[in-house]
Amino acid sequence: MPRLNDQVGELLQEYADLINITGGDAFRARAYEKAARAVGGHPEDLADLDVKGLQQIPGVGKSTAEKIAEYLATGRIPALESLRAKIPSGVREMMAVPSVGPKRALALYRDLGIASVEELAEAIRADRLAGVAGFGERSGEKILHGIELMRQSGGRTLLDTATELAEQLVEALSAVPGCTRCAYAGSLRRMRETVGDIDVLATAADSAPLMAALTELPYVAEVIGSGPTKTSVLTTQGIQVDLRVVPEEDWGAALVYFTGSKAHNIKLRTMAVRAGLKLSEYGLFEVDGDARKGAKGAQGAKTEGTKGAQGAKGAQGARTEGTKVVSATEDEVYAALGLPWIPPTLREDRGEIEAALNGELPDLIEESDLRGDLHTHTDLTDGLATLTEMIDTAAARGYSYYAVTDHAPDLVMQRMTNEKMLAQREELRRLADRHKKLRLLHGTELNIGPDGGVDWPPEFLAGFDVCVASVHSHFNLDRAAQTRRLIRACENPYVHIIGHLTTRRIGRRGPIDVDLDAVFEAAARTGTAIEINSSPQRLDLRDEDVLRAKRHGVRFSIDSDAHATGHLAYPRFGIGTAQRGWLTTEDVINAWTWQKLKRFLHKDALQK
DNA sequence: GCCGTTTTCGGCCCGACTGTTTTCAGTCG
Repeated sequence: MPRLNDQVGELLQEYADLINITGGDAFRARAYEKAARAVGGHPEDLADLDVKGLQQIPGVGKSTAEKIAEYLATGRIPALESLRAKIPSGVREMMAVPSVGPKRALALYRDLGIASVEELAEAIRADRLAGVAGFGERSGEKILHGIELMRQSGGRTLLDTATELAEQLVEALSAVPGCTRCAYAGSLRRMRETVGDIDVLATAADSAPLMAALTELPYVAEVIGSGPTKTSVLTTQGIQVDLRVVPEEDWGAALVYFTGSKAHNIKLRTMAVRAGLKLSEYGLFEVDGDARKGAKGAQGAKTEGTKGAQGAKGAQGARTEGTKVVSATEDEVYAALGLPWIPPTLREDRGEIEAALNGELPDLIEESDLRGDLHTHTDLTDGLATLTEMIDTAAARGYSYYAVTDHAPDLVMQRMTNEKMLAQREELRRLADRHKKLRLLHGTELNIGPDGGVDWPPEFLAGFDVCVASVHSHFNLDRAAQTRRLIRACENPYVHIIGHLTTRRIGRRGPIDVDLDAVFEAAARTGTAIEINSSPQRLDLRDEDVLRAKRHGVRFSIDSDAHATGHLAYPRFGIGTAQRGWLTTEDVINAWTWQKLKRFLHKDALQK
């Protein structure tokens, strides 16, 4: 079960979608979309708020607050239900198909009775779209193609795949003659756990050679669209890449714009408008009275005069309107709005702009701050590399401490025994002098049983330098049992770190049903760290849960969970999640000196 | 529907690309 705030957020988003589909007021729909985002990201539990309290959430007014209160009281929102009665859920689902939005979804339903993605595909194959207004010859083909893609890729790409591709693209495009700057932007630069597409930004006086170079790359399978400022392609892996080329002097404004997020940009633009400015990907402009009216008119609906304004505002006009204030660097753009530069990982409109205004941006942890890795495996269990190979690779990363934490015997398939574990410990101690600067820790990854117990009795556990404890089975316990087992694991004096808390595998397995706040409370109370598992398939905890855990006073351990030497580089991705959760070095135990970490690992002594 | 150091009414972020439209709506980010 998702947390209540997310549930309500999803319902409000559904309501907004249904308003859009039924042709309701677009601004009203947008108001509900905004409220949905605000509610989903609100730190306080909605259940604790009354109508007055709900209205304190930015973007939630009287009407939305009453709907939420009604849902909390009765579990129903009658206004939403009456819209649901008019529009089958499959119609809303069709909006997920590329090039199908609310208008086309409605037209397809109203004119042809199509009420699901499956029916849509069938109708196109049967050539039934021809008569519907707005659908020409190519529309069906394009929609069908979109449906196929959706099914193939499941939508989103993992962070490591996307990062690798983006770095290749930047390298290739940077080498094109005339390219003066090139970098990736978008959700990848913000280090979201998955990305829908890859945005690459470049500067050049002439965009044509860059556009051509992109379309000719060997791993580009298909050109979706191409113009003077933007080209979109699909790679052989099915990942969409958008390349934008802007003049060098507009680099900063364009980088802000294409890095996003959408919500962050909207807030920046609103700040700009209040200051009599206009922010676009071409820069921050001063706007005189007339031009401002024109810009607003072009936005609006069907009033007289707006057509003229829009007509006069051709593709050229939009770029030259007003006097440019700044746009060369991100620093300049933020500074002109009265803000310090904001790290991309914070740009989600989760309070970073307010924090920036107050000079309270966190000093985010960086990859170079990590002094060690506290969750790794060897070929003694399911790892691929030997103890010495793992240690040598860790030493090359410049760590000052490193823990080997192979699986414990309750994970039966790993065939662990006391003897094997003790033999590994002896070997590890023998290797202590192999790298003078690297302190080796002998640990284990325990299994949290369904009742919260772990492998081995206390006297054996006391022999380890560090114990990670994780859930590896019984994923389907009910919420109460799941919560109980994790709290009990936190309360174990020999458990220092809870590994991959929710056990999700991105795109493959959902999180277990657990009361995270209760577990965070227990972790903070008992001095147990929660892991940020850096494996791109896991990234567990998620960034928003990291934010919540931090509010409980939880400490974190950013680990690789490496099963091969190459995996020791994973903390790069975990750091992205940590930054998105606003963490500093103070919050992360493996950014601490050994002296400080050593005290933390003596949890059992503190509790005795 | 929300919101207010120009406003309690009248705005609401902004632009590119596509396809079918012959001047622009829809979609997307």
